[in-house]
Amino acid sequence: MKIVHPRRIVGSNAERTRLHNRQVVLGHVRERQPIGRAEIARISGLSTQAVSNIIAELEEDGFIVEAGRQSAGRGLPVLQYRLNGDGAAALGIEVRPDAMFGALVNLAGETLFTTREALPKNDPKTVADVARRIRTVALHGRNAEKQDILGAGVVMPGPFGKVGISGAGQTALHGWEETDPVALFEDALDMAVVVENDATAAAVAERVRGVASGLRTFCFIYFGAGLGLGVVNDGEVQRGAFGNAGEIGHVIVTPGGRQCACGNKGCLETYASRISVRSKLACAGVEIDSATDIEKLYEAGNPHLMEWIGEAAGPLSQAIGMIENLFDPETVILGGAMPDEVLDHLIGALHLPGGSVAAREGRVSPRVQRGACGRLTAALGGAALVIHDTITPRIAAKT
Amino acid sequence: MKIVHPRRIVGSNAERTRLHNRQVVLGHVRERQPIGRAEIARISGLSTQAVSNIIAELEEDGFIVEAGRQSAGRGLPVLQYRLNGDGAAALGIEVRPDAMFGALVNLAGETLFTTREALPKNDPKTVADVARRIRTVALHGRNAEKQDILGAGVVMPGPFGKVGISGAGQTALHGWEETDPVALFEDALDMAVVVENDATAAAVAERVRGVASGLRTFCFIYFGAGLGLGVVNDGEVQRGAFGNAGEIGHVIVTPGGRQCACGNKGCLETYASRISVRSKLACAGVEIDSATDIEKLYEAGNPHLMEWIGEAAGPLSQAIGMIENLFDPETVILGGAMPDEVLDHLIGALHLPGGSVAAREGRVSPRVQRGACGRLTAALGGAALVIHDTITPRIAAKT
DNA sequence: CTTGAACATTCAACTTGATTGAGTTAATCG
DNA sequence: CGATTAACTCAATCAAGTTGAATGTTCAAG
Repeated sequence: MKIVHPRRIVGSNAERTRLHNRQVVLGHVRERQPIGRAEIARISGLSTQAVSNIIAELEEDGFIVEAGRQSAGRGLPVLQYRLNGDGAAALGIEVRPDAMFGALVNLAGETLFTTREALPKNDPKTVADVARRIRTVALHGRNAEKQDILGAGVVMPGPFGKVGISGAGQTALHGWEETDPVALFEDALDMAVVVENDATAAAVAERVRGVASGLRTFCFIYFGAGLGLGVVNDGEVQRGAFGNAGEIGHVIVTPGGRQCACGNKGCLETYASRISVRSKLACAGVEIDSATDIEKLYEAGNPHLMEWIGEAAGPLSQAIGMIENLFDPETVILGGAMPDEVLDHLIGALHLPGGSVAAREGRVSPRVQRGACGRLTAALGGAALVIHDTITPRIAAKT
Repeated sequence: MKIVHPRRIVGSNAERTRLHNRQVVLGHVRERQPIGRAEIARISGLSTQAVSNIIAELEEDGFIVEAGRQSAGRGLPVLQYRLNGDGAAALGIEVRPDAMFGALVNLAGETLFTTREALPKNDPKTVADVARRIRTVALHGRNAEKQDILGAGVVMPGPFGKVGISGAGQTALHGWEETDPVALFEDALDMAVVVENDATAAAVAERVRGVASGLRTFCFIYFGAGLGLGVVNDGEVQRGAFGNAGEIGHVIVTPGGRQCACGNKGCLETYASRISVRSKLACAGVEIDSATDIEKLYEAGNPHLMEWIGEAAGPLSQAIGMIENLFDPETVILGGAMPDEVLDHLIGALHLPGGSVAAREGRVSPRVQRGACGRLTAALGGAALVIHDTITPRIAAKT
């Protein structure tokens, strides 16, 4: 499977400028809605007239709607606008080795529909077929004329390409070595497609709708099959040179520690991940299959699970300290396929290092918090990626 | 000391578009020189005419010069252009607790001049005075009319702001809590100023002139007073939310390991940094003061220094594995205030983890390499930052 | 109650800069 | 040597942002 994000540096022209400005205006509406033309003009540096033209265009396209007049002191009361949730939607698809999830999310970040389809095999053809089915089901009953589906965000487990840790086995998809997933899904779904790993998608989901709403720089630790890190830096998703950034699960936290499937010892994943819970409980004779199983065990106060939390907290604290020192984020979010209660307990059990650039005076966001998007984050995140892309301006780069 | 990089998302217009396109063209000239209009048009997506106009403008401003005709197959031979090294220059200033360094670098990345000034005190006023002196000396004899100084890049030791590890003492500057360094230096130097930490500046220096020349995503481990990490992601410098990203020295590599001045135990800095060499040698009764001292000891085959290398290699390997997994860079560069021979030896002693996304097939850059800019990297890097800024297009963001 | 300052919005003329299409020039190929 | 190919220029066109005057609305002072 090869995913390439080669950004060619391209020039701009009037048309691209307009596209950029459209996204700027839309972004400001999203962030400070309801809001009027004049204020957008002030914060965007555009003239009122330009904003006015763009507003008219956005309204015509159904992306925004009027939100009444608001008199603030003297002068003509502001004619405000807000996002039109129903104006457009994006499809999110998550591919796991044994199942696929679909989600439809509207411009406002509201979830309109979710679904789950079992995956008998996970070769490209089967996955494409199921993706097509998800598309059909998710868009059923929508007016096809309206053309209001912005695209699809497909979430697949990394790492991409042939790398040192791909042999892990259970998390990987087979038969994808030579497939370009973007082309595959664009063909199957007949719409624009972005492909991203689960952690990144989850991070973006939190930005579009969850606890990272107003933040431009933050990190998301994602409990998937392994453990991933999604990084948003200055509003920009961070992928690395080959699309494999954020493989935090295989960062070594205790040299010479527990043996990991990747061949190294002391990987974070052997302490804090679903793999590690599973093996911890397996030792105690308890088999688990899903996050729901974990939830039940937690509610029952299972001592082995509690012990796992205790053992995971140390390495995780250390990893969070590392993240803070390396990325200097506004906050670190924990989420993914792990029950909220367990995440909360885990966060409570952390003892974050004092010696960190994050131990600063006057923080506004907490150093660590739980994500708000729940367990379906990844599929929602796929859709959120698309929403995010239509709202975040980018001129300099082109695929 | 407060450094803020709050990027307001702003709109674009014809003028800003032109600025962007200018930088795009200049960037392509730099990267593929000598090069003709038509090819720039192809790779930039601009029309030949637009490129032509911009080329004319750049030539008039002295940024580029003709580089002869090159006949390639049929058709009119290409009229090529290349960067005019002498067309413009940037001032780089590095502030260390006890001294300041100055460097003048031209557009082509060539070093025109370097200087060192002792720093009796390091309060803002003294530093500003010395900066002014450096400016005078560095620009002495230049035609002031020409206005070809693009600005200054000032490199200061991080972390910025009041954070958990600022108390380290010896590396910090005093009396800067309430100072805005950008304003201070802009006032003192009477030109545009960017402020950055040493590791980031060094990374950019390698991109403008050294081993990271063609790379868009890489990391630079910088041996300064402590240990810093400079990250360039997709051509963009990474600062974090508060300008303190890259504090790799205080990442914990061995929980419960050596006591660090920051209060934590097992920080990377206690194994691999000048602080750690110094304390290693101090235990053996050898006092060192500069990188030159280390160089002499290395040439003499000092056993304690060799032992230090052996002890540093492990934690450093682990940290590099971590960097690879988190940032997925094209390469990791080692450099800073450490003799080349020692860095080479250290790199040779590394045993990089196999389980890393960087252990990929078909690599082009080595996983780890030594920087090419030598020990003055930081001051050069300051200037490089300015050069980099004039060449790298950015519309979406504004300070 | 009137007047004017403050502010949002619109209209129409203007400006900037990119694109387009028709030449012009200079190589190579047959 | 003529046909072809490619780089480059010129002049007209076009898209989109800016500017400044005009038009509403509201609040506050006289």
